[in-house]
Amino acid sequence: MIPITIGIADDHLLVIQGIRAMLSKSNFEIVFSTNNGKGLLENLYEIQPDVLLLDIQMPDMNGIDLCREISRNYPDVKIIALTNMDESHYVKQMIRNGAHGYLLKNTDQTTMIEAIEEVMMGNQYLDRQVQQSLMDEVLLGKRRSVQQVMLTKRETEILALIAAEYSNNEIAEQLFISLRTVETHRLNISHKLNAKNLVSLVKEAYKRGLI
Amino acid sequence: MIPITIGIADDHLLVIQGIRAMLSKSNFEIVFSTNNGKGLLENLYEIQPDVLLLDIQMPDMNGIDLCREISRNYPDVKIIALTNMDESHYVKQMIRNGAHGYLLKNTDQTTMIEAIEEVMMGNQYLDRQVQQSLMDEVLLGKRRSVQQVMLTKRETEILALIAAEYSNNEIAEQLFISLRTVETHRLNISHKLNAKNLVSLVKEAYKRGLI
DNA sequence: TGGAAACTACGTAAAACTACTTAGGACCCT
DNA sequence: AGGGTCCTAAGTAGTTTTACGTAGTTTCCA
Repeated sequence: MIPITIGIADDHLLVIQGIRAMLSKSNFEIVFSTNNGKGLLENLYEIQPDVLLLDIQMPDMNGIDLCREISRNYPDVKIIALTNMDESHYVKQMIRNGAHGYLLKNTDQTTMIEAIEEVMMGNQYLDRQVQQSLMDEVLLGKRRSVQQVMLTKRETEILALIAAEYSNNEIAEQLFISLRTVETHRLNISHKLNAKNLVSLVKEAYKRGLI
Repeated sequence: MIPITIGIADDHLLVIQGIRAMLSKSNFEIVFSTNNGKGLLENLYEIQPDVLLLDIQMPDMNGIDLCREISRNYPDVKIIALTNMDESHYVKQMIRNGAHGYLLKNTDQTTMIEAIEEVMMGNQYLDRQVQQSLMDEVLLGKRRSVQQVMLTKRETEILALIAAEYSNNEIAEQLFISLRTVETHRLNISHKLNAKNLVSLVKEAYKRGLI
């Protein structure tokens, strides 16, 4: 039986070892593993595995962009995202950018093997927990994913300034607009993002890379 | 040769597998592994390994407190902290609370084995990168502002709740203390951290892994 | 066992932010 | 030309947070 070839990209050696251990007893062949985005691209250039297990958070490159680039250049490689983040936001992003599967890092052997086999058959595989949070979002109308809410240019600008620790007053000075305007923008942002308070805003800013 | 017994506590199965894989070829016997603090305490009650590899961030318990408790109750167990956080702040905390070693999760096999052997000989073992940042801090007098400032347990707790989007009032309810007390703590935190506003606090919370 | 640190709490006043509404002018797209 | 969105701004009235000071009790540990 021809083995399924696997590539691994994760910045933690321990995790790589863990994956190797999990996959060692089955019909898989790990053809490369790397701990950074650059190395991944180099490896992919040499050899394209059937399945790529891709950590979203690597030091040198953004996993989401990486995913898009890889699925564009090597459309036959099935990408399974591997991450701690179960927010639907990331899931959607990854799927839209060509990932075929989405696993969390606390996954077990059975799940991982199942995921690999599913994507090899051309199906999509999402971690159970991730599926659940997507469902919740749809059914319960939980806050729809962050990125879908579009902030205007001005709003983004103001959110960035808020996150940069400026007060409304300081922002007004800096942008040469009135305090009231800043307040209006801020309120609009809060409503759009369904933010309870300033803390939510800061977290949002993190997610949007404004910090 | 009598094997060195090892206990593992980490919330990611993949990491546990990774450690098992790394240690499998040597004279080590893994006597238990668990993915939460409660399970760890139960396991420890049954059997005390020579070395405990302890993840600082587990869902149900704070690794630093856990470390203190374990080193108090089982002084013969050598604890090696295992984490992503290389900030000197954590390192000091862990060492003060009885850890004998401090490894980062991107460690390799050689390092891990070396660390285990060192602590078994009664020595302290710090990851090279961690050592470096401690050195930098001392030698270059890196900004003490952020990491060196110690928050008390209560303050840390409150900072975490702030970062979890609770208002002062909600925090008061949750901790069964008065609003005024929360305000006092909060003010103290802000002063300690030299924080201009809530945003600084949230950022601090990020740095300290409270989010 | 004595002292330091931590946790608790209140008073008062000012500053900052939130909520909801309305509205004019600018700009873009069809 | 009309409709939509965006940016601007203000009114009015609240709530929440900050600032600074004081101080009693508990906990820890040297």
